[in-house]
Amino acid sequence: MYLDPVARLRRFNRAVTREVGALDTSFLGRGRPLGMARVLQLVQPEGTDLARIRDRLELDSGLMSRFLRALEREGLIATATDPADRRRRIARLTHKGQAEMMAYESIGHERAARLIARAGSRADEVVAAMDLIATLLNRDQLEIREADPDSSEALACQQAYFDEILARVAIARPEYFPLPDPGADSYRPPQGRFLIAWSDDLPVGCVALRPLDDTTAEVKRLWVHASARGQGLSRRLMTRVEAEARAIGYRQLRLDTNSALTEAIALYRATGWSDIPPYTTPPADVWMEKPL
Amino acid sequence: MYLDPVARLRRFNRAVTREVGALDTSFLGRGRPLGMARVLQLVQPEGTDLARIRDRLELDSGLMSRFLRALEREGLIATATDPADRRRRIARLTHKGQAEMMAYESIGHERAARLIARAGSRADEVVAAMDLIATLLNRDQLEIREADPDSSEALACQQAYFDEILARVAIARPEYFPLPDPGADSYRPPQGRFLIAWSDDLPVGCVALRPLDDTTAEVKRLWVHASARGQGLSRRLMTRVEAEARAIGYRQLRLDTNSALTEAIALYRATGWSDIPPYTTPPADVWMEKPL
DNA sequence: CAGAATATCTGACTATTGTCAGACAAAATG
DNA sequence: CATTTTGTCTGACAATAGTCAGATATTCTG
Repeated sequence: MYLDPVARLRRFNRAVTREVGALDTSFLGRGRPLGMARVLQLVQPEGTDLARIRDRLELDSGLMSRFLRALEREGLIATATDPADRRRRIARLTHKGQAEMMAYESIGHERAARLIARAGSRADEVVAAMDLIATLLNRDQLEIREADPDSSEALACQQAYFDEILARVAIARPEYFPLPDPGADSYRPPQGRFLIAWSDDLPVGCVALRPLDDTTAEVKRLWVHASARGQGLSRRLMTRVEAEARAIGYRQLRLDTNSALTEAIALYRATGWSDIPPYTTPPADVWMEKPL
Repeated sequence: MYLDPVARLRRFNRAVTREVGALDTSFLGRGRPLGMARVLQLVQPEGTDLARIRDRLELDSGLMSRFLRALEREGLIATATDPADRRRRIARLTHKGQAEMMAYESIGHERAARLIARAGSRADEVVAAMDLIATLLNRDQLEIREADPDSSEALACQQAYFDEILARVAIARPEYFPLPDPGADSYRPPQGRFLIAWSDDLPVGCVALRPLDDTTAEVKRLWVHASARGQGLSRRLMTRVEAEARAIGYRQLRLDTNSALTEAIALYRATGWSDIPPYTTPPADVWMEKPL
């Protein structure tokens, strides 16, 4: 198409600016200036580090401080010093603040639902497109954190992993893959791990580690969301899980996989894994090991 | 995935707000407040109606007026009363203003290029995702306008049309489809038409009309950009081209197409077209007619 | 043509956002 | 343990954005 990609990004920007502007003004509809509303939206009920909020909004510390005082005066948030580092402060939502947030949520929710409804039969495609763009824009903020293997996010990641496997590997008996995973307990500390990669509040990748014996652990459930592929996230997840394994004290890692998952296997080979004899049953048909 | 579409749209919004904000501040980099920069960007060299700018920016008339005067003092724009309605005023860019606009353009251009480069191997996919979203958001602003069949936009639309046909229809000899189209002259007024559907500055669809005899015209080149499908644009284009044909004075329309293009054929059948005997050669294998 | 409506402008304010220098306390560093 | 760095807060300003009530000229409407 004659219109170059840059021109198209700028068209995208124009379209989205209008939409975002409309959303902003609807927040103003709750009688609070935008700056304050934005801060409020980043304060979690359990408490959020102030520096984190400032970072994300790129706010001046003075301005931020005033917003917080104002929100405090309104009784929406409460602040306390972080016991771990008493220079830092943590803000958390009060009950009243949570109610206010719900009101904001429902304003945004309604608008968002309308927009998605407008996409009609292509709604899925539109949501996937938004995921792709948001993941790209958030790329620098991507964070890998430990998670409870039974949390809804972890289960969702594993479900996505299974769906992916089923789509790509011809499996005689899909019931090989139950969920929740019966071995999930072994993904817990101290001997196991379940790591999730977050892009904002969307889980875009995971990997699990479970003990085989005192010196050997197994890597399981390496998965990356479609929107985050091609950006080195698998590698980051593997690097991280290997570091965790080393820290726990394992001496080597193993994994089993299927030959249909070519990119994953290429990654393993490129990062020091080597083939070993079978140690599990189908649908696995590739087995690998890596010394730590 | 456990995160519902609405939550994902909001994540998208957060990501994009930051990006748009960054773009805004880069405009500030030229030492002009955002409001003024935004007004300046909407002033066209040939002149733009003030009300139009105010509408798009949803600005208070007082504020707007002050921005204009400041821009005038800087020598970037000049205003004059509209001869057609002397209450209205028209602002146009001076030479200095055009230079300034170019500087803004290049700032935006550079940022945009960097962002797309970041997408790496998935750049095409990201651009397609942006097209999809922008087209959805701009849907209400979609405009069908007549175009010169030799303009670069018209040629691009036709190229896209051929690419689409080649991808979907098994054609023995692709050289059946030359570009520029040898019959292009017949798409010109007074007897022919070439219509383009615009979403902002991206052509997202086209259709052509050419004379067969005094009372019969042929519809050609019906094409809709991937980002705009599923939203009834083909129907709008057909309705419009039929109206044009009626206005020119034709009594019936014809078209040829290929049976692989099922959606198009379904649309024709649903809107009063009926099958007729062949009047052209392969790759066409469906021929239709509609009385006006 | 009188009165209503429209488009812009001006002046007087208010609200919001951004900036900067310094104060203070708590880590971090050597 | 002195020094530096970090995170937050306050005060004093300044810039930017938004609001509102007329003023004025023009066009529209009946």
